Amino acid sequence: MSAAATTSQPRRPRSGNRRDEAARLAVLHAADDLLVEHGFGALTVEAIARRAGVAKQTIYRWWPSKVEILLDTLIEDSAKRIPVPADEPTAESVRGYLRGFARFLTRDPAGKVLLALLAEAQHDPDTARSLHERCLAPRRARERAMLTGATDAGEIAPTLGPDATMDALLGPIVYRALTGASIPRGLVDTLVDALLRPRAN
Amino acid sequence: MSAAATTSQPRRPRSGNRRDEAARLAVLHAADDLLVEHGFGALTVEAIARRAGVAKQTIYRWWPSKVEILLDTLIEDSAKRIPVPADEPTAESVRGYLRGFARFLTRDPAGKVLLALLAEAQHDPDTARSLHERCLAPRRARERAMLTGATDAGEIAPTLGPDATMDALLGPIVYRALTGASIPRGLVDTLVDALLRPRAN
DNA sequence: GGTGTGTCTAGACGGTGCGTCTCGACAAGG
DNA sequence: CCTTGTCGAGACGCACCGTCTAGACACACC
Repeated sequence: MSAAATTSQPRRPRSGNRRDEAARLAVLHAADDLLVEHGFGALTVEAIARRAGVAKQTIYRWWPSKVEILLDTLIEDSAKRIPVPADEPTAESVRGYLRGFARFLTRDPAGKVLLALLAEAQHDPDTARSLHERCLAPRRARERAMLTGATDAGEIAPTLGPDATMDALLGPIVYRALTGASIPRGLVDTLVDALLRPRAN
Repeated sequence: MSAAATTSQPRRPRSGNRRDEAARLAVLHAADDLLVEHGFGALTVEAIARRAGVAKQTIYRWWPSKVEILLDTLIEDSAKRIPVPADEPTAESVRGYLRGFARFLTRDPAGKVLLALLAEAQHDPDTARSLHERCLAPRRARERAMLTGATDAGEIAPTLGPDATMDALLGPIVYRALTGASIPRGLVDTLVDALLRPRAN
C-alpha cells in the first residue's frame, strides 16, 4: 500500500548497497508503457529491461514475474484514481464510484492493466491468487463497507448480499470493457436503480 | 456451424487425398483436454500435436493458431449445451437460459474454453476479433431476438436496450466465473427480476 | 496404369523469450 | 579494510514458435 512497498516485505540488509529506487520506478513505468503501447503479448521481461535501461537480473531479483510488476503499478494507480468512497454512505456516492470505475476501465491506461491481469489470471493460477490477495480482496472489503454503510443509513436496500450486489454492479461494467464495448451512462444508472433500490416487497 | 466446418470455408480440392477427419477430431479433443487438465499456459501447438498423435504441420495447415482450434471446439460445444431459447418468448425461458449459462461457465469443461478465449482476447487483437465474429456476435444476435420477442409478447419490459440488457444480465455471471466465485441461484433470479420487470414509472 | 495433386508423418531450422548463472564494478556498514 | 548486497552486462540451456523439406500415401482424372 505504501509507495515504497514492493512484492515481498522490504528486506533489511545489514550492509551493502540499498535498492535503487530509480531502477524500481523505471521498471514500473516501462512495464506500464509497454503494455499500453504494444499490448500484453509484447510484454516480456527482456523488453521491460531494455526499455527501463536495467539488467534483467535486477528485475528477477525483486519481482518473481512480470505479473507482479503490473500488480505493483495497478495497486498504486487504482488507489489514486478510483478510491472506494468511505465518507458519505449515500446511493449517489455508489453511483459516482461505478461511473469512475467505468471510466477507469475504458479510458485510463491503468485500466488496461487491470483487464490484462484479470485475463492472465484465467491462464495462470499464481496470477489469480496474487490478483485476489493483493488487489481484488482489499478493494472488495472497502466496497462491502461502502454498501453496508449506505444500507445502515437507509440510503439503499439491496436485495442481495454485499458481495453479490457488488458483482452484479461491477460485472456488467467489467464485461463491457472486456468485450471492447463502451459503457453508457444509462447502464450504470439503471444498475444502481434496479439493484440498490428494489421495489417494495 | 455445421459439424464438418472448420476455420475457413471447406476447400474444394480437384484431386489428392481428402482431409483426415480423425486427425481433425483428435486435434480438437487434444486441445480441449489439455486446456482442462493443465490450463491455457501449458497449451502449446507442439503439446497438442503430441497429444493428438499428429504432425505439427497438419495443425498449421488447417488452423492459423491454437486460438482458432479452441474456437472451433467452443462453437460446437456452446451450440449444443447452451442454445439460445427461440421458441417461447417468456421471462422464464430467459431465466432458464441464464441459469444454464452460469452452469456452463462454472461446471462444464467447455466453459473454461470460453473463459480462456475471453482472457486471451485481452492479450491479442486477432483473438478478440475472431471471438467476436465467430462466437459472441452470432450468439448475441439470437439473444437480442429472444429479448425482443419476449418484450413484444409483453412478458418483460426492460429499461435498457437489448444489448445493454444482455450485458447487464450476463456480466455478473461472467465476472463471478472469471474471479472463481460460485453463482448462486438468487443472483440470477434477482438480475432477472430487477432488470426485466422494472417498477412502473 | 500412369500422372498429377494434395494430405499425412517426421524432423530440422533459425528466432525469441524464458529463468539461471557468472562476472566485475560499486556503494554502504561494521 | 572487508563484508554484504545491488547493479549492469551478457552467456547459458531450454522450450516453443512458425516455416520448411523430405518421403509415403491416397484419390481423381485421363
